[in-house]
Amino acid sequence: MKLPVYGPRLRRVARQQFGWPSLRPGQFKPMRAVLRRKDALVVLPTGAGKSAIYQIPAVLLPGPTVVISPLLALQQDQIAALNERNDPKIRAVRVSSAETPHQQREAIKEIREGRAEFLFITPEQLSDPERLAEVRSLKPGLIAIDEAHCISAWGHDFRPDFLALGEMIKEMGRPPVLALTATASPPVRDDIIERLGLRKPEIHVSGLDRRNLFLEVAYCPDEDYRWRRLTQLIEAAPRPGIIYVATRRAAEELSDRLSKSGYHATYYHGGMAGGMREERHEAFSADKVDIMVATSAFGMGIDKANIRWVAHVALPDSPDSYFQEIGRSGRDGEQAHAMLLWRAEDEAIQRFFSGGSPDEVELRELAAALRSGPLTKTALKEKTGLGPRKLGSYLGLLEQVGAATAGAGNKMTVPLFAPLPAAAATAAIKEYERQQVVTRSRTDMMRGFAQAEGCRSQVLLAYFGEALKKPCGHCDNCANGLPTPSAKPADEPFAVHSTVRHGEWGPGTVMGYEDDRMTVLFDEVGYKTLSVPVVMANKLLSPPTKPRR
DNA sequence: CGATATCCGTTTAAACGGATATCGGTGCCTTAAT
Repeated sequence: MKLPVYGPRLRRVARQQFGWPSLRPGQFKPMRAVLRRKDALVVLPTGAGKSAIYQIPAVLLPGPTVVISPLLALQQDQIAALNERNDPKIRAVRVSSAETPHQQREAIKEIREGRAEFLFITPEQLSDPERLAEVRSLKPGLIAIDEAHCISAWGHDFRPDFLALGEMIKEMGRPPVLALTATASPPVRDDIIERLGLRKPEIHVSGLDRRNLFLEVAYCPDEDYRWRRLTQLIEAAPRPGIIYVATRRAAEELSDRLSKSGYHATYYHGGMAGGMREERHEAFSADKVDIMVATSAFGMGIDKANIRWVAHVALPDSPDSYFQEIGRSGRDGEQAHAMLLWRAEDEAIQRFFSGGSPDEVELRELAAALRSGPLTKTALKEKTGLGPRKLGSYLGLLEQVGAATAGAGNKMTVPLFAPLPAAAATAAIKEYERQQVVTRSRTDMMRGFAQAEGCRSQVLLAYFGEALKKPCGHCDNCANGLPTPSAKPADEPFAVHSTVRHGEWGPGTVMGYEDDRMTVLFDEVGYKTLSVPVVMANKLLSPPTKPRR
């Protein structure tokens, strides 16, 4: 049997349409999956050429490609890059709130008439049934989900339309789906696969161990000490760099203080006017600013190769965020420095952000309202008086406990055998609390990383479900000499990725081992770090069953 | 949860503590008024 050979075709398109002389490592396999009309999930660091993975196969596949991407600014950059080549085969158009109705119609028309290949769009646009039908009628041959971790990170509360992407994909005729992201721990990967309804996806993960990135952590008892450590870093490290802080106010104040101390710093956060954000982003990209002090708003879409350091003057909410943020440095392969300057007090703000709890009465009323037949979100909003954000998060919860489902035309309805409103509300609250426990366990893991005495890369990679056999040699602990590792590496009684059961915490998945400790992700209580000798002595975990993934 | 702002009552009157209130991230989108 002769398999089709994809390499030459992919390389030809890369050269002719995009002007890229060759493919980069990590690109070929997922591209081949797409050409074979398989679903795929690709985890690849920013700047390693993620976009090309959908762009090149798109040219070879019949039908247009729908690119679902979370940020308009990000879309803008990608569209500009594609259209720069002035080639109708790779022309991109967009439908969003930034286009007038006329422009939107024109964009759809261009795709329909084959004058453009890529349609960029947000989940919010697609949540309009008419818009969805319109996109379906274009008969897309491929759907690419950019920054797919947003489904997990934002879908559950902040931007609930991300959770409906699976339904929307079905409505668009269910072409092959390619999900792309720079970071995804195993539970996030599972969430993406489940939410998008990927079918036997090929999973390609690469580039987790960043060898040119030196990881350092300093515990700071007070703000004075933190300031001193920060300025030491700035003095020692070449420019440019990014400082992440937890609040908008902190961003402004710190940038101010740095400027007054003679550094060339500016700030960036989500509360600034759009024009100003763009301006500062561009100034930083063009090396006109040395130091950017920012909240997490300064993130996706930073496509700059020479960032020499990233400092956290805060404790990130999770290793996922931390890894994503430090991953923006040293993309040119040259030395870069990641410095975490944390205080125990930093955790308070994360607890606040993960806080709040749903109202049982409101949930019950919503569950009851759903029973009066399929309703659009707008109708539900009128009926219950709930704000859009609350409504979205409540619907998500009710969906997860089987008390709501998205039906035809994206209308919400009640599935067969749904629990009664009162039971649904109780179950939804329980589900919410479970999610919150998992969210907080991520912050616990972040603190665990900060307090680790062993190799930091081993701790971080274990969180992402990858085993690093030897200490990395590029973190502070490795550089200072590790505490004598327990004679020989402890036994690994349970295989990584196997399922175990704990008497109190229930089922979980073994994520990895560092030294004589192991990390387990429990379905109900989130991440826990356990001592292997204690586990063995007390038989805390029952033997593995079949491996999950 | 914790940092900061504001208020209040005290006490050799211009500040000082303590109590209390407020606020905190990420971005689509829409619509009304310039």
